[in-house]
Amino acid sequence: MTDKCGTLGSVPRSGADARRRLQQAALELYQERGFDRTTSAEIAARAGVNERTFFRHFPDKREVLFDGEADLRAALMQSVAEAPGELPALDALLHAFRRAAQILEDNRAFREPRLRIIAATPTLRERELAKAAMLTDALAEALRQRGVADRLAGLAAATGWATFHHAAQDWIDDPSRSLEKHLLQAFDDLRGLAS
Amino acid sequence: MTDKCGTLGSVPRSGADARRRLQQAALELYQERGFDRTTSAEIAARAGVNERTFFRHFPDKREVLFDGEADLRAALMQSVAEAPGELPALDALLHAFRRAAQILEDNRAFREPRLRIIAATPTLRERELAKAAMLTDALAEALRQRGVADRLAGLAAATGWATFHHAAQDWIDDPSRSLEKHLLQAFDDLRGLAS
DNA sequence: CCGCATTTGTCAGTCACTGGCGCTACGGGC
DNA sequence: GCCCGTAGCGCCAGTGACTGACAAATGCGG
Repeated sequence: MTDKCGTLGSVPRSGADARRRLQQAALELYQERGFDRTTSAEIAARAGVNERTFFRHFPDKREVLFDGEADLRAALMQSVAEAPGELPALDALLHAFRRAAQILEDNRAFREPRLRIIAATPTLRERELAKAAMLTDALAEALRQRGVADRLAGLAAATGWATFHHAAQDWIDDPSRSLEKHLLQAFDDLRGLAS
Repeated sequence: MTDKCGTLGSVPRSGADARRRLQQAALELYQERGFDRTTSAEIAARAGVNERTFFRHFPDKREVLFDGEADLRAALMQSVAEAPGELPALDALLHAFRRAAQILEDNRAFREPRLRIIAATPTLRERELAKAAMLTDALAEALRQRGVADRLAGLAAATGWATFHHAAQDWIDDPSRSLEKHLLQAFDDLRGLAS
């Protein structure tokens, strides 16, 4: 019934490949019709697989857009761990965020359509916030492993992430300056606020 | 077919009353069976109304638990506006949070079961994060109306809220000290981090 | 060539949520 | 007392996200 081999010929059905096609199809459809006007069946159809397969690769419709987040988290945690030994908490975070900024700037074109879709869809913003919360938890844990006092780690991670996020927002609104510039300014602003 | 007037007799069907019964029923069922093991039909049945009525009062299953949030937001914004004139941004926020802390401490028993349910349910945590994001946006706006620089308002609101939330978390873990104590300590910690 | 594991297709089912329609109870104007 | 507009509700039918179970296919080592 489905054009399993009809449209694309004998595609390498390696599993990871279907996953990529599903991500691509979802991204396209979310752009064309908007998130809530595209059904999971449509995504699966464009990817050339069954609807059920979609939910085997992703737990729900939203998660398709949040796939690289685990990598970002890992990179951030590693950067925090590798930060110069006696740097205080916020500086260690800034060190990690500068690395993350590099990554974000490199594949900006790649992430931009995704950001627009998320920004336009409340339910996707919710999911994004949840991912951010998981990320700050991970950052707090990384700070603790650095020796940051248990009580301070969570607070430092939360405020640090808020500052990073704020910088990223500024960068989106004004891409003429680099993310790193925005980041440094945001951390300066933070210290100014708390003085 | 339904026991519309059968079980409870001629209840005052004033609309706002059905809403309260729905909230109560949902809270009970979420406690008894957990959020995802209770259906909207069950909530409606216990409240003595039709399932459709549930969705007339609340846009979705989660929102039942987040009803007072608008009040909290209004109270916070008013407190920020009423804060002594030349207080810097973070201090104005602290002023508002101390008022909010009073409110939270007063109906702690009222909110505690709700917190447990939310903490135990990922999808409810997502919604809570979304509400918090709306709240920080409102705080940023309140700060701007106070004359806080446009660029700083968002950052101050985000870090301030993170600090408040952190204090509230500490308070839940250690209720022997007052929320206000935790709040003051958290803001001290924040200034310590940024020094 | 044969099991064996992984991936997928198919089907049936649950449940959140929506639109539409008709009923009914209530409050105000006459 | 009567009419009428409105608001809240019950009811029904429908869409769409997601799940569990089972069978078919695909590819790989023996």
